[in-house]
Amino acid sequence: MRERLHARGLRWTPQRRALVTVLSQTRGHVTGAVLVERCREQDPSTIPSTVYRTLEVLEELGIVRHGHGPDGHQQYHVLPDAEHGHLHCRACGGAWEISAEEASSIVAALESARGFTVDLSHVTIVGRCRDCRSAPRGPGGS
Amino acid sequence: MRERLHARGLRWTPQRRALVTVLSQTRGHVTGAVLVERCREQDPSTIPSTVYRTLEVLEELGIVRHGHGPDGHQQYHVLPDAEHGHLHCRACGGAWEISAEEASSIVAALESARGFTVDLSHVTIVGRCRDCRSAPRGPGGS
DNA sequence: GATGTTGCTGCAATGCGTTGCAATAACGGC
DNA sequence: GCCGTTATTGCAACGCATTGCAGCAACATC
Repeated sequence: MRERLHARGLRWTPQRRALVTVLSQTRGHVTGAVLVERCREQDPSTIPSTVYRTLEVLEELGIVRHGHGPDGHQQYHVLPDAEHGHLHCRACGGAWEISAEEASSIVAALESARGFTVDLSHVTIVGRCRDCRSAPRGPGGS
Repeated sequence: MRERLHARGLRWTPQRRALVTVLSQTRGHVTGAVLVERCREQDPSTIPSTVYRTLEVLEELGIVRHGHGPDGHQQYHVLPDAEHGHLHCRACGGAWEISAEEASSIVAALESARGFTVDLSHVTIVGRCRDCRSAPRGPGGS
């Protein structure tokens, strides 16, 4: 980790170490706010902007990926999970992952028709799941 | 418009009239902040929360739809445009629409495999367009 | 036109995330 | 171990969006 930073002329600081530690203990998806809070548990003097800036750096290194939840808030996940998209039910709040194969249909379509390369990790699709589809009317979406 | 509200027991107020007017002069996509600003041009005393709450109401009536841009900020568009998804290039900032046909592949896939109904209007896909794909490295995305 | 009901508005506070800037401290080199 | 360079940090302010609540005003009724 430290080497990866140095290789790019970047620095290994206590604040970055803290965030990397937090991330290593994290599974699945986390919002930016939660990461800030967890860092603060380790070091109460943690500053939000530092965390967000570090996340940016880590994303450039390919350590984390981010997208946006149904409410538009940041959602991070740590690699090397397989790359995947996100599916959210507006009604029950349920969340699922969309595998690369499952998404291959559009990804390939956009690729060949437009030459557009999709960042699957950043994709969030919102709608209604099987169980909520027939339900009267769920809580409004964000 | 007024009738649609009354039919649901809702009220037709000056503030709502202002927003509807602004929306009627709007084409394509607008962020929430821009709508607030345009309302303020009409009536400087406009309050943001009122605008956002009205947008919520209008969305329930099916007058507008919202999604989130690559940065997670609100993006509204007025119906009755055909329903469509959104495509953004992380590097050049370019934006395109994804037609229902173009998206039919996943929409249908998620529908049949999971019984999940996609809200296409809310979908935003981020990546790199043909022109930027080969480019060195664009401005980072949020 | 006056009155009651209750949906809306204004406002203030809060939350998430970003940005500019000066001070700080990693790092490489001696 | 000291020094200079410059990537990072801390901080404060800002922007977008949401929420709770008390007072206001649209609307239906009489």
